Amino acid sequence: MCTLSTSKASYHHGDLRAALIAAAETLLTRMGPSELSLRGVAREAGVSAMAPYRHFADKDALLAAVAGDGFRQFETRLNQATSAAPNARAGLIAQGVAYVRFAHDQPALFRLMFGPLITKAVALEHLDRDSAPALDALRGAVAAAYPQADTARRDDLVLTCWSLVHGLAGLIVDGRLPASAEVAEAMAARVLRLLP
Amino acid sequence: MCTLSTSKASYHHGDLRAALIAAAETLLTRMGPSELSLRGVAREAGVSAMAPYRHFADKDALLAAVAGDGFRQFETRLNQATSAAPNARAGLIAQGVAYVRFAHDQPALFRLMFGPLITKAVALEHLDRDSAPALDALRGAVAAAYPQADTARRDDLVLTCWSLVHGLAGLIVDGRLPASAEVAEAMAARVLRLLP
DNA sequence: CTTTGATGTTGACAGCGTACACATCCCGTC
DNA sequence: GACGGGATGTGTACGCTGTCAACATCAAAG
Repeated sequence: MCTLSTSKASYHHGDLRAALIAAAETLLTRMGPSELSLRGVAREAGVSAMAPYRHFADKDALLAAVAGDGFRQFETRLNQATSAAPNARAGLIAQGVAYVRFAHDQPALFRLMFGPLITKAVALEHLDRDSAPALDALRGAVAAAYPQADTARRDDLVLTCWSLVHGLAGLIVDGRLPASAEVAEAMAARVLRLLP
Repeated sequence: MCTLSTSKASYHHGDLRAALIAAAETLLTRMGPSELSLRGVAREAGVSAMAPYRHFADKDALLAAVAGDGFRQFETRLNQATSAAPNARAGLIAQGVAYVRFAHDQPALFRLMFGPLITKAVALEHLDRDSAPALDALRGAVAAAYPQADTARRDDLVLTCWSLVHGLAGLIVDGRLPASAEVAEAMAARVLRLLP
């Protein structure tokens, strides 16, 4: 046996690290991130409770890895949205809609990525690094939609767009605004069209 | 002894219910809401771990009571902000700034109020009821600032304003935007002035 | 073939939320 | 004024959690 398609292909299990991340993502689709336990993830992956500690310093490190994976998916979705749009302005709106849609589709993952569940400093540093590309995509979309704006105004617009979609996403994810996928997207589009 | 100034003034302790809420609020200023334990609150209040269960169905019920208290403070601050403003438009901006400032000043309480820490259905219903006045204040400020808008547009504006300030508050609270109190207020004002 | 280091397991501990049984004590009734 | 009951607080226990320490296993390097 052994040697899965993944590169790590380790000794006893064959890339347990990736298996743990996958198990955590599976569980996250079924429950809130605060109910997610390290022991539960290990159980899901079919190993003992202590096995994860050979690959992650602690629970926060595992969560940070899962969140990092989430940010990579997130960035992909944001970029897909902009590249499919006919012009920069539509691209910005599409990206905002995609932002909200991602949160709606994977609420637990979104909360893990942006919420306070990861607390230890080292894990947070990793998170910052992993989230940077996705946030750059957002900045890029704003810059493309407002090419004539100077730096200060552009910063204001980035902050506004980000706050707007992040706030809407948060309100939906936390159940403060009940919303199906379609309603969520419609709300995002309506709100984004009010931008200057 | 006995009979504190509060009305409940109960048998053994003298309004343990209020004391527990106060203890929880104290602890919330010192730590994140996810580290807040029911046993810790009981310890802070000087009673046994099971004592809270005479006043709250479970941990969620206590948290909901604390969050309800938070929403009452929140509403007060929002209304203070609007009433001190010279006109409706300035009132809306001042209220948005107050929204963000509240989150900045009491991040753990804010997360408890809007975050996913309370999960049980009954507790969430109480939360919805307690949060309604504060959200009405927000709706009122938007309506006052845009008196000529029809219902649909007003709904869009409410959604936009709420998402905007809530998103900025969330980003600051979750450390995604580092911000002192002054910077947080300035960001809120800058962002709100971009509204139509 | 042996040694070694990476990987996984077992057992233990403290802390958590909470169910159950018991102790205490205020208050209305006689 | 004595008393019984119901509200209030305590002690104990269970299963869950994250994590430490010691041990077992096994692929590969010498």
